[in-house]
Formats: sequence, C-alpha cells, structure tokens
Amino acid sequence: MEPRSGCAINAAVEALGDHWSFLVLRDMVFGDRRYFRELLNGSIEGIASNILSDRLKKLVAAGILTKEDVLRGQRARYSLTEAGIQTVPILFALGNWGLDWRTGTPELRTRQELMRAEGTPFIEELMDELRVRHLGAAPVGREGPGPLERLEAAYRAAVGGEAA
Amino acid sequence: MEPRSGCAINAAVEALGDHWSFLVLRDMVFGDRRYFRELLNGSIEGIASNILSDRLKKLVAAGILTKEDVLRGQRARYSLTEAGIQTVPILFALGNWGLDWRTGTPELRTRQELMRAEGTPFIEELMDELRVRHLGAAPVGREGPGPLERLEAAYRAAVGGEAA
DNA sequence: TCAAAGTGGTTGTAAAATGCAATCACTAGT
DNA sequence: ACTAGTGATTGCATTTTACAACCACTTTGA
Repeated sequence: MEPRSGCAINAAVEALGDHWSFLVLRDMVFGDRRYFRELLNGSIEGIASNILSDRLKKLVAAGILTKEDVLRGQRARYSLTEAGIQTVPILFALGNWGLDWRTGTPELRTRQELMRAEGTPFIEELMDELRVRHLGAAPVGREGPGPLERLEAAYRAAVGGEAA
Repeated sequence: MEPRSGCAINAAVEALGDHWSFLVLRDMVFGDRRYFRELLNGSIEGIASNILSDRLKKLVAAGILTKEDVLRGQRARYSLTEAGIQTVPILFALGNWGLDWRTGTPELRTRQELMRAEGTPFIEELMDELRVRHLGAAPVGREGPGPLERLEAAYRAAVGGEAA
C-alpha cells in the first residue's frame, strides 16, 4: 500500500489507525498478550478470528510486529518491534482523552488514572520493559516491581479472563 | 452508538479513530480550516464530499466539533470544542511516530520536526491559541508570533492550495 | 434583474471492508 | 488412535467506503 500523502500523521493513521489495530496493540502492550488465542479470547471487545488474523498480518507487514515463523499448527508468538513499542505514547494519549471525555468502567478508569498520575516516566519505564520482553534487550537496572506488574492487578481485575 | 467496551482507549478510537476523522482534525488544528469547502479542497488526501459530510456530522455528534446552524446554502463554520482541542496531543503523537517510522515529503517532515523540537510547550501554546480562535477564550498574553503563524509557512509551502 | 458562482450537502452505484459461524491443516499430549 | 489446541481460512450476509453527479439554496456582480 502506498500512502495517500506524504504527511506523517496520515502515515501513522494508515499504518495503525484502524479500530482493531489499536485494540490489538493495546492488548499486547498493556495486557501482555502475545499469542493468537490470547488476543482472540482476551479482547473485551470480542474480535473475530479472521479480523485478528488480518490485522496481525498487516501489523507485521507494517513493521510494527514480528511473528516467529513456526510450522502450521504450532503456537507462534508475536513480538513488538521498536516501531511497535513507540506506539505506546499514542495509546497513552488516546487513553487520556477517553478518560477525560468519555465514561468508562471504574476499573479501567482506575488503571488509566494510575498511568496518567505517574506520567511520562511511567511510559518510559513501560517502553523499556517492553524492549526487554519483546526485543530481548538487557534489563535496565530499576528497583521494585515493573510497570506492567503494577498495572496487572488493575488490568486483570477488569479485563482478566472473562471475555463475555 | 454505544461503546463496545468500557476501555478509555477504545472509547477514543470509536469517537475519532477513523482514517478521515483524524485527517479532518489535523486540517482543522494545523491547517486552520473551518469550512466545508476548505476541508474538501484543502485535504491533500482528497476526501469525498459525502465522507466529509458524514465525518463532520459524527464529530459534532461526538462533541468534538460544533457547527454554527445557519440556513441551507449559507456558509457554516465548524469549531473545535475543548474535547476537540484536547485531541492535539494525540495528533502530535501520531505525527511523531510517522516521522520516525515512515518516509514523507521533506516539507511536511520539516513541519513535524519543528513541532517536536519545540516539544510540549509548543503543544500547550497551540491549544491555547485554538481556545482563543474556536472557543472565544481571552488571549493568553504571549510575545511574538503564535504557534500556528510559525507553522503556517512550512504548512502552506507543502500543502497549500494545490490539492492535486 | 438575472445569470453565474459558491454554499453545504444528498443520491445513486459499485467496490471494499466487516462480522459471524463453520471449517481446515497441523501439532502435541495421552 | 483419539482428543484438544494451534493459527488461521472460507463462505456468506451486512455494512461501510469511494467516486461522480446532482440538489436546494444564497451570495455576488454586472
């Protein structure tokens, strides 16, 4: 696909500005989901398997994710690339807007509020942790529980396993 | 439309996470376009009139824009609401991602680089200027040319009138 | 006064994307 | 051999999108 224009905002929107792409990234980043089935069953919005398949393919083609190439029938893991990790500030900005201008479930609001309260350092720390987990980067020496660990409790309480 | 989930990111994506909605907001925020025809002819991506009509309607319904209600055939002006103005950080994040991970025309890259170099203060200043222009807020006392004025030269050089 | 140009759209129509359920080829475990 | 789980693909109906033409109305200007 060639871009409709040379605008950076347009380029970003074309690469990941699709309802489901954002939600897939959200679940990978904040929900630590890396397998097809996890993403399929874990999504609170209930994505269809063909749509998930298509979006994963497009995100891989766009250089935002990579996929372990395994044989058919084997569990394949998806990883964020550096480009994928750098979508975190976009997700953060979207979440903050939604927090301010839309209602939402208290649990998820709590999570977003936690992130906003911690601000940019939290985002940086989260991105570093994603680099360790997805890119195999050397851990950055930090004390205490990581950002995902801190979020996990709030996230699982709200999204958890029950994908009604 | 009721939301697919109580997630803030999902809420934001549902309200404005559509290819054209983002581009309309971009042109209103950075291109200072406020009329149907300006948006129609000014868009470098070439939006169709029915799509523009539909997106404006949806953005108004979502509380992101307001429309002066005038008689049919009269020039109606669209304004950003405070919710609309607060999408600026999202557009900024999208633009920065596109700048880093996609190629684009040099002119538009220059514009995005200018913004990024000036950082958060630029965004704040831009949002204040939008409040003055769209909400009729009292001008914030600042010296020198405003952020839109600074951007205008670069923007018009690239996007200008030629909507090929 | 009266045509011409401009206003924000609407109306076809065809192409593309989406959503849903069923199915598939394959692997791993027992 | 059987069963459950893997990441998808396939049909099919519905919805959304894109493109061009057109519309009702107002404003402009000679």
